[in-house]
Amino acid sequence: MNDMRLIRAKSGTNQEGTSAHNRRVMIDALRLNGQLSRAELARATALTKQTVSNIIEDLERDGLVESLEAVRQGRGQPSTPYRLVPEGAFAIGLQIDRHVTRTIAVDLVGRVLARGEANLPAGGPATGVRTILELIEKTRRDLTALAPHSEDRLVGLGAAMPGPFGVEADADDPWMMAAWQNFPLLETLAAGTGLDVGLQNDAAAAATAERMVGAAHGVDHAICIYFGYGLGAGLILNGELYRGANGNAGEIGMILSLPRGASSDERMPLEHRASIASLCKLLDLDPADPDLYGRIDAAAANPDQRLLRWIDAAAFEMRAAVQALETIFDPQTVILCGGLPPGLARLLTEAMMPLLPSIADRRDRGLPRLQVGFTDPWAVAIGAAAEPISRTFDPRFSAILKTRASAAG
Amino acid sequence: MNDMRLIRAKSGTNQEGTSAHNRRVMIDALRLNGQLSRAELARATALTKQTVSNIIEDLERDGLVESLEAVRQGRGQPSTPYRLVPEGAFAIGLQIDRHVTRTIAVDLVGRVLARGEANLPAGGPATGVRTILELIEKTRRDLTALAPHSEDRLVGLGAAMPGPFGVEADADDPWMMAAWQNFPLLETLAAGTGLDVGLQNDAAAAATAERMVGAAHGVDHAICIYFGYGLGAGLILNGELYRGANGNAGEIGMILSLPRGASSDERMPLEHRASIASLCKLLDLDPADPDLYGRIDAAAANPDQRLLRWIDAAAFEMRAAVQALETIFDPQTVILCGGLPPGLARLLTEAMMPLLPSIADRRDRGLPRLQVGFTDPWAVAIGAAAEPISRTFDPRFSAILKTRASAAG
DNA sequence: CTATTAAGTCAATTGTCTTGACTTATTTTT
DNA sequence: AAAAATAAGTCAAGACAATTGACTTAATAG
Repeated sequence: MNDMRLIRAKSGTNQEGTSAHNRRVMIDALRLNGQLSRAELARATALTKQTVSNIIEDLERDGLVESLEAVRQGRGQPSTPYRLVPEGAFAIGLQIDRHVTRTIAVDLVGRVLARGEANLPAGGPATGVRTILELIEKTRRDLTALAPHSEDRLVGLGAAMPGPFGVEADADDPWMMAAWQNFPLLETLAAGTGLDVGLQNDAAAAATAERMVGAAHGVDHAICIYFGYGLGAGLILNGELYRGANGNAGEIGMILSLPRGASSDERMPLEHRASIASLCKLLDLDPADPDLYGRIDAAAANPDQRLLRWIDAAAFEMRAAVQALETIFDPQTVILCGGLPPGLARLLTEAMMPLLPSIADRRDRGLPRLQVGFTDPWAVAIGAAAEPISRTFDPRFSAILKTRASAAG
Repeated sequence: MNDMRLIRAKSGTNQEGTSAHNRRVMIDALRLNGQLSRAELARATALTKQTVSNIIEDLERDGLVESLEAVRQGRGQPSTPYRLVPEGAFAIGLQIDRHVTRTIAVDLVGRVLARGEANLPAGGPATGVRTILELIEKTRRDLTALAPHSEDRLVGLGAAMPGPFGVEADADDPWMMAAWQNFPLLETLAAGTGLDVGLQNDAAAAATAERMVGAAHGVDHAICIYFGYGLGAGLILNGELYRGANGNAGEIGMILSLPRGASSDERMPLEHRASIASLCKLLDLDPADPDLYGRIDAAAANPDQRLLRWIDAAAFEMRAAVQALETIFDPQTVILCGGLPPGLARLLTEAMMPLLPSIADRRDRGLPRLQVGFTDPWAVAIGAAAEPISRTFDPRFSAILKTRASAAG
């Protein structure tokens, strides 16, 4: 019982882990391919037909997959394709931003079924938590109205807010939401909702959304640059979101870089030029304006000199950032996404062309070096909602391993 | 058989995968802790005592672990600790560098048992492969002299050479070893040695060495900056080396960055200032000089103005690189390693202090933000040799999964 | 000397995937 | 029109690996 000295080790696994993994693999294969027959699943997963049959039977009984009409495809018995049942699972996503909070309900295939939005009072968590819990309640009621048994199939609540987490916060830094950083958010939400709660930063959430239903669908190595109020990156490595040692991986907005024309001692955080926040500052827009998105959209539709200068400065550094990320990660693609209007995203990416030369210049490329993903203020909330789905159903190493009972080592 | 359309999926697993993983976990636990009893192993891995007993019995029969004398540690039956048998497995490492090739033989615990070195003729692979195969042969004979049954326990050959791989090579670029890039190295080595061959770039190999027997031992999130003839980084993420989509992750020397004092349009690859190659250029040293290491060591012992200027310039950009890597990866530590003499490594790291502020400034840090690892021209060869050991014995996701039979989808 | 604690074993059990023969349904060949 | 070939999918027995709970062994504490 009482091991005084620290024992370090990874945990082992057992048949339960095997079975759980194979179920997840099956669901993943159906998600990626839309529909597959048992025989196709067996070939795709390297499992035997019999094993696939058993697992599919289980999943069907659990209401996660359903059969479609048999299809004749040549010689041999016609195959019966299976697909995911959208109503097989639901999750709630919560975005906490500086001035606003949003909720989303999604189903197993990532479709959005309900949304909610509210302004966040300036008081920080003390008053904000009440608003948030009410908004979640409302979204659950809306979801239940659409899908009566959704409450029984709710797999969790995913929260997303700007990072970084756990870092010495400068209380006056508007980039950090200092008050929220020191608040026991996970515990409060878990107690207030009765759900399993996960937390990611907003860039990670955006990447989760891209992976489930966006440009990174089925891509195992992708960097999602999240261009929002701040700047971040969601790292999809080996098909999983990478979180780093403290959940702060990808906070690229805090990289100290040199503005165009500055001298080499004047390094400043990248997001001071490349972010919606910097744009607001330049265009004298109020970040708390509920129609900020619309105003930026309008400005992008008919860009003035100030905006063009901002784009030039941001693109200059973003071009370097993309080159650096490609060089560091060797991804299949880089995706620009976030809460910026599509028009602005287009202007920005156009200004970033041509991209700087990098190891991403390969003859065998399958995907473009840079593409635009979700440009939608709801992207983070969608990704937040996708996180519990991913956590519950995606194949991942940690899902195979036994969990340590309690104390031990 | 003939699935025309592409089916994408991860593969499933079975009891074999379970068993393989648990064996690896056991070996990993012993490697990390030195020695553990069966009961301790059970607690550490979350497996049952009985399972641990069965696996340990297997491993003992296979000659991978051995028992030590029982120790009394209070009330209860004394426990019998087990440890890895160094002679349980061996591997050969091969470093191919621009002017020299090196071989290393290591055992299961990473001890170096034999070394070989040879100049690489200028002719590229056409003539170089013969030299290399002979050197490997010699090293295997040396190893057999020390450990008679080593040939039966050779788990593979690990090769390391400068990257990037598979990129459009500029034949004249001295940074790339263009001729070697287009040579079927893996196949040739496999055919010439009869061993399983793996390939990594030199920075990855250095990181593998740090992880098995160096500063990253037991650390799951570490960035190893490899300061060699070129500049690279080995990325240890979630306890595994990350390779990227094409095996080129971590080639940070190719990041375009701004030299101190340059104007913002003059971006140049980072390794043009921060690498042994750049130092050679500045100090008029011949990179092919067999005693390059000694000459640099001497220069660092008594630095002149030119060297100090080089250090200042390199440290200026390395400081930014460390800040950027910390911000991107959120690692537990950054390790500076490579084929540079310790004296130079000390000068360089001192010049990098104080580090730039980053999200790595946390109260709960367990490891220093920056530390110095191997500073040894043999580090890459050691890491190359460690790779087959790691591939064979370390717990990893891919080791659990079934391998696809052949074609399928 | 007895009770307690902990390490480790034994033998039966359970859960999961695998195997090989078999059934079903369709197309191709004769 | 019948037979052969092909492929999907099922059945029932088997193999494998971890688990369970009782048991043995060996030490210390009181």
